[in-house]
Amino acid sequence: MSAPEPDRTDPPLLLYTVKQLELATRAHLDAVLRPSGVTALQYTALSVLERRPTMSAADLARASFVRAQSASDLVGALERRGLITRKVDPGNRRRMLITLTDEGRRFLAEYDPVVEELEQRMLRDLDEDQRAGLRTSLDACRRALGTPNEAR
Amino acid sequence: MSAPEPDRTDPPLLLYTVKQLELATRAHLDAVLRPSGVTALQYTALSVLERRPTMSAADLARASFVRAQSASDLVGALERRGLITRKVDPGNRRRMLITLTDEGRRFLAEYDPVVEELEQRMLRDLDEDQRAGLRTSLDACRRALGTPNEAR
DNA sequence: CCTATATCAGGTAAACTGAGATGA
DNA sequence: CTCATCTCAGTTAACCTGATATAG
Repeated sequence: MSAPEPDRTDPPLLLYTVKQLELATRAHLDAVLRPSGVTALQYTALSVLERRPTMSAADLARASFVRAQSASDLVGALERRGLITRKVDPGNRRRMLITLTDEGRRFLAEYDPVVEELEQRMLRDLDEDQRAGLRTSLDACRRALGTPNEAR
Repeated sequence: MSAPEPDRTDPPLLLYTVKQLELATRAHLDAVLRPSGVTALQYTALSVLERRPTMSAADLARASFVRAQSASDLVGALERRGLITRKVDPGNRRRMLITLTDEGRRFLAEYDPVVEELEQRMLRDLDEDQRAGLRTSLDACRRALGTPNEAR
């Protein structure tokens, strides 16, 4: 055909590089969290809820590019573990507002330092400017792909 | 405690930002690939095989931070679809080398431009320096997390 | 003997579609 | 009536663990 040389040198798509890094972080995060029985996805949802104290499952779905049903499954699992509770939003009775329980907060207090350590390990070889640039670029990519609503 | 103000302004972990972007790209990639019946994961595996023409399922597993069994499932699916074939490595008869079929190459020729378009959309607001920096930083993060072998 | 590779069996988490109830 | 939210049911893809056969 038209590929005489066996090894290709053009760089992979950044799409793929992002996926590779996410796979690596998830493998590590799963390993760290395994003893707790909480999955990497559940942990990230908890940490989102820590930062945004009043969300519904539908909000979480939009923030995560998944359907409401998937978010509902996740929230149900966290509720069964006693890490969150839900109560009807008094201002809009079809919404169920999610809040961390004391146990949820204790869980995050226990695991946040371990995850922070993983974060620092990942960023080990980047200086402050590079870290700031990485954040800026990742956010720009995220915005360019549209708000979650537009995705599907 | 020490968090009097209700809304938190400290930025999320970069670990999480990477995951967010990966979720966004996968949502778009799945949407683009839906008519073909090939999943985003299968597509990325194919594009890896396009760049590295002789790999075994075990190589793919190591490159993807997954177990051999998972890679075997994926490779089996691609083989059943006729996008790849495998034959025993003559130099090491327990390895099965994977090669794209003509149909596999046709598939990539059809979808690569669409995926490239998605890539360019994602990078829309980044200039050349930022793109290069993003690639460098993502690779550095990936390396800092260790080779796939060390992960589990 | 030990390790690497492939594969089979079974299980789980996490997404999906579709349908239905209910409140704004 | 329409739309958003939540939930139930069933399905699928993609991981996992554990066990087994085989080649180096």
